[in-house]
Amino acid sequence: MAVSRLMKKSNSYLLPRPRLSDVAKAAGVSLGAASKALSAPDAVRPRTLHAVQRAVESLGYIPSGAARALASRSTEMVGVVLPTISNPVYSTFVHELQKTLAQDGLHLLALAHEYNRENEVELVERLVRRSVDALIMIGTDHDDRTISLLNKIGIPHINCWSSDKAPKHGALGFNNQAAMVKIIDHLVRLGHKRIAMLGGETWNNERAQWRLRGVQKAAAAHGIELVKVVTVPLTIAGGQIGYRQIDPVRNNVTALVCGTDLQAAGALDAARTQGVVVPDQLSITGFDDIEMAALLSPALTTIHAPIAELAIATGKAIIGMLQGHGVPKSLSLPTELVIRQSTGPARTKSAHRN
Amino acid sequence: MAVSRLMKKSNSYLLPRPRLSDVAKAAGVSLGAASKALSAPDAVRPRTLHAVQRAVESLGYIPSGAARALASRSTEMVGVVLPTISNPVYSTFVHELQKTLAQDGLHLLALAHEYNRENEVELVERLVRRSVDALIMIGTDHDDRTISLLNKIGIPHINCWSSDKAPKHGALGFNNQAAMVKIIDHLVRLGHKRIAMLGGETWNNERAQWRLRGVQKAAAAHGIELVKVVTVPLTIAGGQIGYRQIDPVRNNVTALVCGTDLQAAGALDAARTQGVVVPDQLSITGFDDIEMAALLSPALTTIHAPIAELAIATGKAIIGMLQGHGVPKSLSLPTELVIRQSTGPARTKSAHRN
DNA sequence: TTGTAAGCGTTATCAG
DNA sequence: CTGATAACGCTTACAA
Repeated sequence: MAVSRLMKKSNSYLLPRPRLSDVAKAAGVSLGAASKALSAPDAVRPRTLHAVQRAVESLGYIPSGAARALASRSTEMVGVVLPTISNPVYSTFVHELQKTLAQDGLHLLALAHEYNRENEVELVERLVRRSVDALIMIGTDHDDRTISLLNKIGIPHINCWSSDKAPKHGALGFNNQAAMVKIIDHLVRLGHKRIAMLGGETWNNERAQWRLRGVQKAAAAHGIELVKVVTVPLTIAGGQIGYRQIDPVRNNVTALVCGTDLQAAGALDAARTQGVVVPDQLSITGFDDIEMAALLSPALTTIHAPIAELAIATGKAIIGMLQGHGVPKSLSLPTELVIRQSTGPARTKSAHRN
Repeated sequence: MAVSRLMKKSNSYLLPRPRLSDVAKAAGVSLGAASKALSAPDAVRPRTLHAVQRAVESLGYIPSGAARALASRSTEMVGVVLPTISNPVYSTFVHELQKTLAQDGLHLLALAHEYNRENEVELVERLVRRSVDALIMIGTDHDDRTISLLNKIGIPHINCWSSDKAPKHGALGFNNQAAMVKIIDHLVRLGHKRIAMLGGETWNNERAQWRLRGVQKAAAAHGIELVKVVTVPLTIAGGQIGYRQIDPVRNNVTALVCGTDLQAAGALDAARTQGVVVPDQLSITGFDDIEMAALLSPALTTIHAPIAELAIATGKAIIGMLQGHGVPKSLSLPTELVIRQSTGPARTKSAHRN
């Protein structure tokens, strides 16, 4: 018999953690009864319930998630693989998602692939290893290995963010292309014809792809060809670099469309550094409408992406799937053009020095 | 005997996930050998190793984290309970921490208590339930229930952020009070005498406490009494609200010291809204030096908190504890005053309307 | 309702 | 180095 569970580790002072069987013993009931008392309080006699509760109390019993997970094959954890947590747009998403899932007792395990496809494949596999109950991924473009793994395992999963050309089911997001069309229309309305795009890497990132496509398509619709398109990291630093690559003044660009607010913030900073006045000399637009966008000066004209709503919808969809509701219908949330101070009328040619 | 593991769920198409025993069978070795081949490849014959690897490959075997956790009593997860993930200072921390832990195959489970003490108690318990291998908490001020739980369970844990009056071991951070002294000294050097503080709730938050204390102490050292101290949420909105409460113009305040960059950003915005020119009419300072601080205009004078270094040090400390190195000695990382454009000479009395 | 006992899929122990 | 076999701590039929 198990004479002593003591001092297994060198932690000689530590008493072993009480197990459910200890609780059962202390309460004078069976293991099964104790288990039920905790998971389904209504399914046991009040007397049993109280005895168990008292025992839990006095022993300071804390269930073992690992054992529970193994036996019940549910970890009550959902995983999310996202590009990065450094972009406020994703930390907002995580924040809201976490709140939504918590309402159903679910924890969120967030992993960032930092825009690296191999990483994403690896992280999804790690989450599967971890036996997360469900999985959330950003974007609709994933590696075949990931797709087939998910299908093989049969784990509920949802794709978030883009609704551009998304499948009928399991994708929640917004239309990136349509949003960018709003931006271009706005700029054209202001008289801009010399427009450049500062966007993110499109390989393996359909959000960036659709945003670029939206810009190109809308520009073409107005008979405009983009002066330049540069691809830089989706960060503030990326925006700064991209600005220099585009060199709006030399290239007579009057409007700079950025792929994200972060890039726009970087571009704005680079413009200021070079003494270029926004929006008088150059209009700059962002995408996402992170909190910071409104605080920059000039405040950023941008697309408001419905991140909080998306997170909540995603959380609910996941909860639904976990309850056996099947893959939800895809959903496209509305975006909105937010006009602030970083865009203005195109400067007239005469105002252009050089 | 186990005739069929098929179709347990209604997912009739799904084959059951292969177990390690399946791998062992396919490889023609014992369960134990297969286990060892995966966890200690060097401890088995190459022949065995290859057979196992091939079987893993062909079956698409993915280990069950739950089972592994139960048997090995290690989840390879570390938990962190932090105030919120909405403040970039914490998302940066999480980001770096995650990277550091990932190097040792550890995953991070981050939970936010949103500055609520009860939540913190609850979240720590949840992480213990989850059997995280180690725990990280922000700050040094925690509920007794949390402390005693942690001690009872004997789980490795570390307190991050403050090194003000921290215990000799297990606390990594920086000195909040000393940092604020630098701010006040800077302002006094600029001739400011009418200083107000816009800080965070100090109850249950020793960072805010020490920051306030630093301001008060340094001011007193210069023979100055704070014009006003307001307590508001540690957010942009909090800064906006606090600004109005302080009403610098009416109260003839020339310098506004904020508890965080986020608050400072809000204050800056409120000042602009009211037509108050920073720093000509009013100096504003932040704390943290989040990326955004340098992009605001005027760019924020602030304290650079060594968040990335802190995260890395924390990660390494955790890894060390998990390797049995014991509780690390407490560490105080240096902060730095970053002077930008939001602070300037105190305006002379004559310049003060009213 | 409650008790019994059979898993859950690994790791760990200990002979061979 | 390998192979049985016993944990790991809980859930969950199934029987009582």
